[in-house]
Amino acid sequence: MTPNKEDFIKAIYELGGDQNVVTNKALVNQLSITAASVTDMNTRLLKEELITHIPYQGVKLTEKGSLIANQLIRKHRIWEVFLSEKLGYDWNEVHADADLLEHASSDLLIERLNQFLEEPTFDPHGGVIPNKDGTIPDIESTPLIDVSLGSSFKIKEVDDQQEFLEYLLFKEVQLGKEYTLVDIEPYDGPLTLETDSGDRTILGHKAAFKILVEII
Amino acid sequence: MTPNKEDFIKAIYELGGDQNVVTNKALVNQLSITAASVTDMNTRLLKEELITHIPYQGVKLTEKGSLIANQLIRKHRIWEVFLSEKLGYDWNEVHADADLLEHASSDLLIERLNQFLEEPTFDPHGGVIPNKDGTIPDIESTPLIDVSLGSSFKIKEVDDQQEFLEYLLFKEVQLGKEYTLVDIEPYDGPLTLETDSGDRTILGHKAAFKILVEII
DNA sequence: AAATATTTTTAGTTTAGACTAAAAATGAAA
DNA sequence: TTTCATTTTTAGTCTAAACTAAAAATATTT
Repeated sequence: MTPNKEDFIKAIYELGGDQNVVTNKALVNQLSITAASVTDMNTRLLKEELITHIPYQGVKLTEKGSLIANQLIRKHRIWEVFLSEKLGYDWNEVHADADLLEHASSDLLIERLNQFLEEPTFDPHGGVIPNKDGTIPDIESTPLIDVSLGSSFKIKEVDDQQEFLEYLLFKEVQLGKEYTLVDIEPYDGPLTLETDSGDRTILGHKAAFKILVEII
Repeated sequence: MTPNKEDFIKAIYELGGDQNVVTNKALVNQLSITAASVTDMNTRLLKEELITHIPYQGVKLTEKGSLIANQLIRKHRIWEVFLSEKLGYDWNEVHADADLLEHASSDLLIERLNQFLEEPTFDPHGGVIPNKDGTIPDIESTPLIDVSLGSSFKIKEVDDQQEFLEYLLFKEVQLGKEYTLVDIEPYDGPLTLETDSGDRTILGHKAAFKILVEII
């Protein structure tokens, strides 16, 4: 495995999990490489049986590929916890450095780091850390978009893209914070959240897909 | 810069510092690559003005190359401190993982890590950590081979090659430990060290080059 | 000084990972 | 259903970093 192959596998996982077929187009956007480069990498990974490929349709991870993706995500998220808790990074800063470190981490290192951090379950934006064997602890949470009007909930996990995290920082939406959904405008309009103390936050429709909550 | 170029620069520094010309042969041994590959890399680094090259003689670091080498060593040694102090690595285990991590560390990361470790001066085998600007704090220490019979001294730094460290672990030679040199055999024979409590340790002639001490 | 050995360089090949440009396949619109 | 647009693939090129084999330069021995 090389860092590039690892990133490619991870991109497939991020776009399609271990079930769905991912198109070349989607990978072109995700990785900022050309369509021809995607086809190239597909043939390489196919040879190693990390993906299956349906010509002109897309690719899907094999069991083997999915395991590698989960172990990478494990490394990534454990590093995120370290950067955030020990080195004082903000949650929108951790991503870039974790992306570098995940490719330079032996299994020994990750296990010792995990011990040092006292075996965390979540990373700084609420993503669950896969187990050593590649399985994923299951956590019940609901996309904010599916919450019904009037329900109360707690923020559990948010999408970890740089600019989205900056937006949430600005909106003061934080993990663990509790709100009640007091308004949803029709036609994909904004959602209005209210805290106990009466503070209101208005979020766009698309943001509500990127936030997972626990109903309380 | 790529990891390979970085390793090459570091190898030149380790073999010749920032003064001496290093032969292709020496780099072949150090990096376990062929002579042709060394010539290849030389021409690449020459183009970037990181080295100077005298055909059929060898290469030497430029100012620019030397700075890069020192910053790499800084990264390497700061990681070694982390692995040793925080993750419980033995001093013979730190090298491999530090070698990977040093190429995946942003400047920001290293500075925060340095803070977290409370700005250490030495790494786990006594190597001094270069400053952020590439300068090296000067520490007075003497190779054990230059110590005169009957003198007392403290162990300050040891060579950081895996098998040498394992040898010292076996011999119970540790940083900070104090000895008196009670015997040197002629014709490159062994040295006999004695502690306050009368325990004696016998070391080979070559080992005495790889150990730096402070006379007390 | 000539012969031999060692080291360095040159020339040509390989692989991973990117690219461009053009061809083939698929999907959407007239 | 034919045309147009999009997506995917193929074919060929490029760079970094390695390799082998052979040629050139330097060092060592006889």
